[in-house]
Amino acid sequence: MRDAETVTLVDVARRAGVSLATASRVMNGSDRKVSPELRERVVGAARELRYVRNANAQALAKARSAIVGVIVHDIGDPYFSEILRGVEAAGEGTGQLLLVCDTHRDPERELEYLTLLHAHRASTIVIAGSGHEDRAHNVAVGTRLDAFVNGGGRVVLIGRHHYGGDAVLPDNRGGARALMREVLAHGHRAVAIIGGPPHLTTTHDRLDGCRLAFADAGLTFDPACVIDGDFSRESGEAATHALYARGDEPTAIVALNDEMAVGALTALRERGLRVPDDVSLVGFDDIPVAADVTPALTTVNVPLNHIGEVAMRLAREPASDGFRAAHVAAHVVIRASLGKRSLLKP
Amino acid sequence: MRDAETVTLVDVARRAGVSLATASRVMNGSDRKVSPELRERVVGAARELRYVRNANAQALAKARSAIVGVIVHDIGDPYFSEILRGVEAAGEGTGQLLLVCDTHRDPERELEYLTLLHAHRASTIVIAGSGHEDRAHNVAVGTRLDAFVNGGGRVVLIGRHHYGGDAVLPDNRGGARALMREVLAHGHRAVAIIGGPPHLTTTHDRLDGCRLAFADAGLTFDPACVIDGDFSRESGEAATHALYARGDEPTAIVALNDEMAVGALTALRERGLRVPDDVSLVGFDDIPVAADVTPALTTVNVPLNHIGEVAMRLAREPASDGFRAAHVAAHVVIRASLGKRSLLKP
DNA sequence: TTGTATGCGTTATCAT
DNA sequence: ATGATAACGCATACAA
Repeated sequence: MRDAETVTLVDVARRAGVSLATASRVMNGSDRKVSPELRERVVGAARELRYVRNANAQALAKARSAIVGVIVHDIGDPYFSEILRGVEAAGEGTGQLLLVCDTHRDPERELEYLTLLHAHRASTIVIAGSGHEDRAHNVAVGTRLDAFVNGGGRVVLIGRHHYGGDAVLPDNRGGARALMREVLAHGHRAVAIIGGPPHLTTTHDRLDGCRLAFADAGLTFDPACVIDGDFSRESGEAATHALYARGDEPTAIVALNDEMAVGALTALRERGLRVPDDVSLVGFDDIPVAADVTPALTTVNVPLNHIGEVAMRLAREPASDGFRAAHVAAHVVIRASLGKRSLLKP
Repeated sequence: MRDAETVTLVDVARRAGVSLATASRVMNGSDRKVSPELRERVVGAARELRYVRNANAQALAKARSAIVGVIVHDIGDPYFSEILRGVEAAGEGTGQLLLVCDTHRDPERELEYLTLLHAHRASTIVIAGSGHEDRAHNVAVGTRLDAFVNGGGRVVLIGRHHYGGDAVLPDNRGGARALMREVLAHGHRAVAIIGGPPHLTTTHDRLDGCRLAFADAGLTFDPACVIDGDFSRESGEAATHALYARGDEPTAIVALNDEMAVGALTALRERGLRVPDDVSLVGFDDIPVAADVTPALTTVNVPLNHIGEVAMRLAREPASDGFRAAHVAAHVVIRASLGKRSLLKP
């Protein structure tokens, strides 16, 4: 362990008896303009010296680093980790480094990460978190994104956003509409909805879909049936308890994502209510656990993995003048947690 | 959007009417040696010009970037995302950028990431995946880590490893021993164990603990009761089916992690076996879903979050001559999935 | 095909 | 306290 000096390309070049330029071409250049003989000498020297390239110097020289930053709301949320898997799969073998940024649903932190990625001259920024309804925040995000794009960066958005750029758009509204239609078709009329954070476009879109289903069936939608959650398991549990505490007696509960549905399941169990015998329960997203809980959750399958892949693929294509939108369908998955409203009960 | 030129510190300095050095001191230097007046001029100019620092240039000049790399086996596995939360929390506000590297349990990819982080001159590498029992791989990891440390990097390991360095060590053996003791105390003798990947030290340690519990009770441990899994939910499901397919009739199943236990639960349900009436089931780690499945899982609580925090705290302390080890206890959590062996059954 | 020389944006070491 | 200038390690335009 005596060699505390860092080995640079110059060292490699000297050792191989070639110029710095040639060494550079061999080690990193996409150029093939080096004779096999010299190439071998350089590779050999690099190995002997245990040369490790300095990515920062490369990024500085090239004015762009090989980093792809992905901004998510919560890395522990299966919704995002599934998307990440897709992004990763599509980025495999491209030599790009995936940088995962977790905002914890904090808009402030989202802005910080945007600046950070810009500072690192990332090649691409993928924003996987839902767009916000907060006007000031949208402006701030737009400003940062503009600056980033002007500097030569690529931006891809997942879900509806207020920034114009390439986007992958899951059909939240259509999925919710189909889901609620199914719930109504099972005879339910006393429906409670556990909503998401009011400032997210995902929440708005899914609620919209629910409303449309009521309209489709010629029923009136009572806004009071919505109780807010924040997309976390805990909030689903709390919201469910709150529901009963305020006297509601739904025959079906619709959680706007699976995590909250799982929380709701726990709450219902604590209250001694059986699903779906006493009350039906449905979620949204179809994350892996949805099939593991008892009873298995009826939900809307959003192909998270696929969405991540598409996003990454968009990112790798050169920027176009206008912006492209890739629409992704979402379909209802019926499982045990949704039952017919018992005819014996009013 | 006309300004496609990138703003540099030189631009800021010129605009503020000061030298590059002064501008640098104001924007990034820890130095306080700048008059309030000039400082304000620089800050103002930077804001007007929308200056964004070039992190690559900084890293090159400082010979070290502000990146902390965390290597995990699977970002979607709650075990790791919980650890990540802890790391993140402890790193909050330090200006360090968290880089999450997902190996998908592929040793080859682990090596690649090690090189990548070295290339980016990361300040710290945290390896959260369990150590391997594969000798060749350990040597390769050791070589890379040595080079990284020699170059001035910090390394912190989570779980037992064959590399000497600062480490956070959860008590896998003790936890498994206590868990198995509990299982035996409930009267179970026909016990099946769903093991982890044979090359992971975590698997070895937990199995060891199980063996010790048998010895403690004066019972002989039959190695044949172990069936291999790979720590994934799917493998837990498959292993359980395999168990019955080969004719085993355990009264209790011990999965060496919760994910596999959840999979086992699904398999048992498919087979019409009730838990814990027909067969008891326990897991390990106490990830969030453990409490959400039905019945709730008896398991061993490993304070994942805390482990991540400790790791990050260790990382922020300067390297010491010897290496430090932070031991973390694990304790059994009794929930509904573990029952007494029915006396009516043989 | 190979080598020479310059620039990338900052930090840090000197002077002043 | 402030300014001039030399690294930092690499890619690349240009020359040979």
